Amino acid sequence: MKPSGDAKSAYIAVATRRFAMDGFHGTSLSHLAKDAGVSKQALLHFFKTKEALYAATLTALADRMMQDLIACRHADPAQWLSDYFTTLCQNAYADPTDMRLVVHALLDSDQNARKWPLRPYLDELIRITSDTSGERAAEVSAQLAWVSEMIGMIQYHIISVPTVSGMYGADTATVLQVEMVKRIEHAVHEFCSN
Amino acid sequence: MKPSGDAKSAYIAVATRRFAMDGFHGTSLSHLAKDAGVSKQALLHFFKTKEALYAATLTALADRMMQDLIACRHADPAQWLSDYFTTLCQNAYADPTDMRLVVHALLDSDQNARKWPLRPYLDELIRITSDTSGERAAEVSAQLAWVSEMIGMIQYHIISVPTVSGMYGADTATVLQVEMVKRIEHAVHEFCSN
DNA sequence: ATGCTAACTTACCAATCGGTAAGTGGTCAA
DNA sequence: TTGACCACTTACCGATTGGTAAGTTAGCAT
Repeated sequence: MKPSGDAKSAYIAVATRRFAMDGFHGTSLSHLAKDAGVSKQALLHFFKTKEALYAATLTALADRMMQDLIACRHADPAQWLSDYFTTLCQNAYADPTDMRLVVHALLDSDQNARKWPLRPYLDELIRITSDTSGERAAEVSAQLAWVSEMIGMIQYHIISVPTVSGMYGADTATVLQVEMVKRIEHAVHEFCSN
Repeated sequence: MKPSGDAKSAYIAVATRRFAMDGFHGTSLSHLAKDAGVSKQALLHFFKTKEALYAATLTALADRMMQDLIACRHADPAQWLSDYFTTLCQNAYADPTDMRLVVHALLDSDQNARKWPLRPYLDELIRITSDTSGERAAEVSAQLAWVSEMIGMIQYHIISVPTVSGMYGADTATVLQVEMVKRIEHAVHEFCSN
């Protein structure tokens, strides 16, 4: 028999893709079950409700993002941030799933209320960011503003790719992508050098 | 009898609010009908399908955004852009509905395919933007990148307000809001002054 | 061998979904 | 007065939704 955690995380992986594509309301348990190749009660065996599965999906997402952030650890916080946002940007283009899921979660924030699984990730990003500022203790909101601006730039651009591609063609979308990567790296560099 | 267009646009207004809040899949015709105080067949009388109503909602949104852009018209394109983004930002905070609807539309872009009602609005923004660059004919994608970055900043920040407020409290969210307005105005000013 | 549990399955459920069919009541031109 | 039309209603439809109940099957400790 398969080890217990295996199937469960496989279901979360399937759910992640679907929820990221179609959102919570656009995804049904039957579709998820069909994707996973099991009956929908297999899902309900591990996750009592659709909401619980969604919550587990978001928790897994938060873990993944935190892990990716830690993986870029560097003694110099500026270098750390630079590395992280660069790789985040690349990963996001290679697979937009996670970024889409975050944006969907933001739009649904009234529903999945009071969990905020991404908060530790944000806190860590803010901590690293304040380390770049030297000893002056800037307000948290200033760091938060910059962090929010950076991940917002990446996430928003990722979710707009299909639309831009549809409006102006795939060629323009590709050129835009290159342009955005430059802008993101420029923003990181500019922030870290003052 | 009520003038024909009146009820129709009232329904669009109701649909705009709902679709902006809960997205296409999260909104049902029954809910819309209850909000509007009529039976759901009243909606289907004007809009043959739910998708048609959604499309009408997006078209109305596009008209509104274009109108707001034109309302800020100014001989100096830099001033025009500055005025526009400032008022857009203020309006978005006062009522996040339209910004949320745009983001939902971006995430749904596979569904409402091949319509792109916001394209004229984007084209106009790009045109104004290239006017600020003087005679040098920069590539469209460079202007598009900047425009996308600006409206992305505003829209992303708007949809993240509930989450930030839930994570860090309403006070922090308010401070962040002030910070973001400053950043947006700074970005406009910096762009226009080179 | 036996009993326990984990990981499923089939069968079923009320509620709700988007949408159709067939009117109803009021307005207005002829 | 009539008849067409418009805005809208009640009644209904099959399909799908999230979820429950009751097995079934396999592995594993005793």
